[in-house]
Order: sequence, then structure tokens, then C-alpha cells
Amino acid sequence: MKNVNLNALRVFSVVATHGNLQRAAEELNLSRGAVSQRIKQLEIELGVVLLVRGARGVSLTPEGERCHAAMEDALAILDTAFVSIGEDSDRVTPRK
Amino acid sequence: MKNVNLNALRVFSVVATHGNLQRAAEELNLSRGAVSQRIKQLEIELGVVLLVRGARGVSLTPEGERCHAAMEDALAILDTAFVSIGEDSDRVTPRK
DNA sequence: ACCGATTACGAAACACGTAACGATG
DNA sequence: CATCGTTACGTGTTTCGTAATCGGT
Repeated sequence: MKNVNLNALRVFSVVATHGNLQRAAEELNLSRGAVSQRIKQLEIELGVVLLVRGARGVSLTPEGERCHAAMEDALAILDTAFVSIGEDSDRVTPRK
Repeated sequence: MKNVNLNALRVFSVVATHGNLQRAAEELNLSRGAVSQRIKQLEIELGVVLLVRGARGVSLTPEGERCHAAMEDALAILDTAFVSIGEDSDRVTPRK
């Protein structure tokens, strides 16, 4: 796998499900700016455009769709593992 | 899913496959110290001990085993996605 | 004008390497 | 005493929030 920042993928995944940076930012407890920067950097690292910036939010490119679908699956698997480890499954720990 | 640093999970995954921090560090182009720190932090975040520190390397706890298995699956899925995106397989696996 | 995304930039958090240390065979 | 893991510490890098800005409807 490429040397891609997995955390950025998680951010992208949330953005993809919302089709909107603002909402994604809220869910992630981040600012819009931070989310935008992260997505942009991810696209640069991958060398692929994942989002189509529209006037009224964002939509996914075909590459973005594939990436999103894969992330959902991958995160689901990891989630299962954490549950079996005995974790609270959705703990949010804001950075600040 | 928990707010776990996915990059730390990747490091853990490599450590798990080698049962040895030193080798994992080499493969990841990191120092032993960095790997040790990352694993430790991951364990703290998860609230679970993943590795049993032996005198001559490390072995996995049951939780560690589950975590490792899940990571392998998850990474495989993501890998597939990146291939379908048209990646130039920039994997850190130099022919060795 | 409104709404949403982007960008610049200073501040904070993070991850790293080094190196000294501890433990074990 | 050689090897492997840990810890402390200083430093460079990453990521963040803020706020100004751009773009479309």
C-alpha cells in the first residue's frame, strides 16, 4: 500500500458520507479549514482527485467512490476488532 | 471506532509480523525508540496490552492477535482500493 | 448577499532520532 | 557482554484553528 496517511483516509471517509466539509468537520471535531487541508494533501499524495468541489458541497469522483467504499469496509473490520478487544466503540477524544 | 491513530496500527502490524521491534523498525525506516514509543502509546490509547515483552523479542497477547488479524484484513482491502485507483504501487517493499 | 470551500500563517501537538539505561540469556 | 526493549529529552515536522478570501447560485 502506498505511504498514505491513514488518518487522512478516515477524514475523507467522513467527508464522503456527508458530501459536505462543514458537517464532516463537526463530526470529527475539527475546523473546516483543517478538513479541507487534509483532503487536499491526501489527493496530492495519491495523485488523484477524490472530490468534485461544487457550489453546494462536494461529490465524489469515481476514484473517490472506490476509496470511500474500501474505507468503509476496512474501518468496519477494525471496529469489530476493537469491540472484541473490549473497547467503547465510539469514543471521541478531541485533541484540545 | 475509537479515536485510534491508524498509523500506529500499521506500525503495530509490522511489529506483530516480525515479533521483533528492531526488524520492524528497519522495515519502517524508523528507530527502535520510535517504534517502541508508538506501540506504547497505542496500548495506552486502547487501554489494552498488545505485546508481551520478552527478553528476546516480543509476542502477542490475545488482544494483540485479534488486532493484528484485523489490521491485515483492513490493509488488504485498502490496498485493493488503491490498486483500482491506479496506484503505481509505491509500496515500501523494495524487492527483498 | 449567502453559503460553502480554500488558503495563509502562527501555535500547538506529534513523531522522530539519539543516547543512556535496564533486563535477560 | 551482546541483544533487545524502554525512557528521557531535544528537535523537526505535521496538523490544527482562526480568519481572510474566493466562487457559485
